[in-house]
Amino acid sequence: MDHPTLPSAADWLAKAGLRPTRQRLALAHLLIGDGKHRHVTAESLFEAARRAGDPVSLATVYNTLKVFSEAGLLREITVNGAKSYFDTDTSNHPHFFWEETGDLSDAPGDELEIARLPEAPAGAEISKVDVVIRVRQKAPA
Amino acid sequence: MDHPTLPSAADWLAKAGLRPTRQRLALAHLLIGDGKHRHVTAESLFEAARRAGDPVSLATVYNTLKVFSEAGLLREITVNGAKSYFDTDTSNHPHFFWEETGDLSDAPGDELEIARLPEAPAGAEISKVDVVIRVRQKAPA
DNA sequence: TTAAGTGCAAATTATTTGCAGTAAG
DNA sequence: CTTACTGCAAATAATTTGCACTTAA
Repeated sequence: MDHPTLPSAADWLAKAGLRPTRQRLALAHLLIGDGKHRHVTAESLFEAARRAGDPVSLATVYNTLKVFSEAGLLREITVNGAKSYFDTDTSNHPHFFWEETGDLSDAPGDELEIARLPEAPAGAEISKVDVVIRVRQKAPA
Repeated sequence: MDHPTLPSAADWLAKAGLRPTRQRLALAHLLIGDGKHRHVTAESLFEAARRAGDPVSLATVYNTLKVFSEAGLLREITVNGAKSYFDTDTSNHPHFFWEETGDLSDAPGDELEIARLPEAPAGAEISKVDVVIRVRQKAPA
């Protein structure tokens, strides 16, 4: 069923040196199984696992997403005061945040061009730059 | 004590059409009293009010900050999963977020230059663009 | 065997809300 | 007067944690 050119969930974990437990393999498969990037929250991934018939506790989903992010497999994006999204695309790219629905989607990364960036203050270094473009439904005339 | 060229807390509320209650005046004064921009959280402003001897409940601080933001007097910035910051500088400018301490500070706005921005998807419009530059202490060699 | 991973339920943190009382227009 | 604002305490939402059990190495 897996396409040979796609990295398997096991490979994905292995390259980060993470133990391939049943739960992690299941979540990893849901995240990268089809090779397409996606944005999940702990809650949405928990739901997806439930629908797929993989029993995983919500706490483990939270822990696993954090572990994946720390290992560089995912990128955490915090948009709203409350929710964290995790993006399987770890490259530096901007996001659209839909104010009405709370959804997050990729913005075409090649259409953002930052000509100059402020320098990090002395003794500090830039870890990453988050660009969130908040959009809303255009009001009907 | 107030410098005549600084807008008073009362003026500041008036221009947004907000009722000048004792609590709002006190919080407004703490926010813009000296004409300098600042970043506060509900908790930090609550503490500042307490220290200044202005009795205000935490719930009112939360509500007031939200009202001020909706009225365009403040700009809300959500950085981490948990906390919201409110900035008295409502212009579009980037921020430094200190990963170790959770502090937020202004980054010089004139050193950020966005050459191109992705267009909003059809039917949508850009409400604002948040640029957060995450910085951390440089590791000592 | 043994340190890491998991699941549950309870704990935490940031924020919101219901509702009775208080004050601004 | 009358509607908005305030304060408290309880409610909520997202996330984390303590601890006994399970599993990968």
